[in-house]
Amino acid sequence: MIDYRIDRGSGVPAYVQIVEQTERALRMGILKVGDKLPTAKQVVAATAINPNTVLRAYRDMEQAGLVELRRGLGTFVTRSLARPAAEDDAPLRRELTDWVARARTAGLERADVLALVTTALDTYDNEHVHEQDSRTPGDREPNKKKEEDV
Amino acid sequence: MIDYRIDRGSGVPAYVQIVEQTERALRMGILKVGDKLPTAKQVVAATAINPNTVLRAYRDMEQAGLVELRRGLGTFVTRSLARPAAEDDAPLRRELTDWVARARTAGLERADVLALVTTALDTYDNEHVHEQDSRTPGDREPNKKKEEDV
Amino acid sequence: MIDYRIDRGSGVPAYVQIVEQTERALRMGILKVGDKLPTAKQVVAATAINPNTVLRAYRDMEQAGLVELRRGLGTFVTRSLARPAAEDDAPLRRELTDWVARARTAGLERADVLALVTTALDTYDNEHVHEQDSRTPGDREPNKKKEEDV
Amino acid sequence: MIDYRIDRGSGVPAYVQIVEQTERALRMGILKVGDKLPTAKQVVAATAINPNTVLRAYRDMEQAGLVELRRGLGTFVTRSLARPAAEDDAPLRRELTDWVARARTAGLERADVLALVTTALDTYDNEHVHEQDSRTPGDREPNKKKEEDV
DNA sequence: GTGGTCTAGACCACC
DNA sequence: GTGGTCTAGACCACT
Repeated sequence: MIDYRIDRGSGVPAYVQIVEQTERALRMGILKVGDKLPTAKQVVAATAINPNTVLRAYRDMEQAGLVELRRGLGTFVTRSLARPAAEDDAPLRRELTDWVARARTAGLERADVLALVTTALDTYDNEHVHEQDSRTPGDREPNKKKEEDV
Repeated sequence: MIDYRIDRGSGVPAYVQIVEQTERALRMGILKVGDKLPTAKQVVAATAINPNTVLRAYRDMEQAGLVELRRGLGTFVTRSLARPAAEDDAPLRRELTDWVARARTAGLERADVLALVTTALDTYDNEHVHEQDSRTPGDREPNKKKEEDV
Repeated sequence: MIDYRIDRGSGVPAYVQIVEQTERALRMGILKVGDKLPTAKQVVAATAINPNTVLRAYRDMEQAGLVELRRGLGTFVTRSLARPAAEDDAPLRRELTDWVARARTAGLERADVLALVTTALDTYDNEHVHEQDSRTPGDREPNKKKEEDV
Repeated sequence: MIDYRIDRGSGVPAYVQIVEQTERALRMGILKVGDKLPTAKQVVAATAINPNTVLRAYRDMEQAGLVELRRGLGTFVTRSLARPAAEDDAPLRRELTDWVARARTAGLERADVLALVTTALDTYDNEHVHEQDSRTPGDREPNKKKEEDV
């Protein structure tokens, strides 16, 4: 079962953090179609945020077509964002795990790693805007968040 | 000069996005001690956000000891977060650039890449909590974000 | 300015009624792109519902791509649902106005009229499912409500 | 036998939808005094909602004097809402059927049609509030919905 | 002064 | 016992 970690004081709204972490789990294949999210009550017990805040996040994801809220039953994943290339034993993933280990050993903090990756992504995207859209066909979402930048 | 990109609709407050992007530029060495941040007026022209919002971000960074606001002159970087291992021509960075290119070619979206990296970081950190703290001594910052999870 | 009427006791949630009435105004061309919806405060003054309920409705419409919430400014229509055939002086509309007058004169209540129309729509749709989809191209909405039945 | 269609996700409670659809069938003469409603079990099989929800709807209608629940036998219509002017071959109805066909052909969606009708009803009622009450004497119902607006 | 987040708690809808 | 709605009020983000 997914285990939300809310960072109060990051400035990022709690419900946004829940959505982000759920999406991440979907992309990583940790959550699959049909899986049950924790109940609002369980999330409250684990994170000390208000039940309504959890429900707000779940409702947002329902409107985005990611999950379904079934009254009396719980909240269930209805759509996968999993990528084969992101599987546990995919070569790309093994290489990344290795790279991260070396980066951390070299003294880079978590934030440094994320800054490097973001910069690398920006650089790549700037050089390839003309070639392909970053979006896989069929992956259209309403009000999709735009990407940020350095 | 750093070029802020505000993603309205991401749910993340605009001033937080400015701080995040500035920090990232500091870590990447794009901004160095003594460099001047864009004026509020310039940011407003580029992003269509309100001057007060920019000033709020700059004030937060001043409190964090990253920049200094000099009335009538502008806002200047007072502290570096640069990492040698993150330099432009560092082997780690070259490897990452290469990996990102292959990941994108393999069909991974930007969000997939970030999800993978976050997961890899979480995994690494969970396995090394006992060995070392991720924080370089003396690198303490106010408002430091805690880490999240998958 | 659109004037919401909330029917407490209809069993239909207040925020749903706001969304429905706004959509109706969009379809009728009463609201156009760029128009400002009443502020939450104004709606509260007129309907005696809670500001958060209004904001919930506005947020839902934002996610549906119908309006945009601009902090400090208000809520603005971003998409039209207007149909030329529904214009004030369109023949179809004149005929309907006339028909409604005769129906009411014949003793039919409002609910009778709505029941008749719903039934006529159902009958028509059942006979034409194969010919065309009821949806105008480009009018795609996420989580579009399914239609009901007698 | 009436065939309920529940639109989960419309925001309208399931039991309200059952009541609405039953009332509509009564007005259209599809259900007559003495007719038997489907058993809760049948409705459950057709709609995948919970038996208690169906019973809640039937109980509401019993309180409204529309039906009678006879233990062990079923639920039976006890009151008609039929209107002569709404009969299958009434001129008004034929005209409406024709109008709906033309409206749909002209590109109007189901929701457009309902918006037009609602608006026409509102307009008519606003112009005739002084002349007559829309309610036929003796047609008083508990839980009667109040009318809305554009 | 606008909308936005979050809390807290009551009550309802559904299983 | 699950999610859903609504209220009330505090505080924040933004113009």
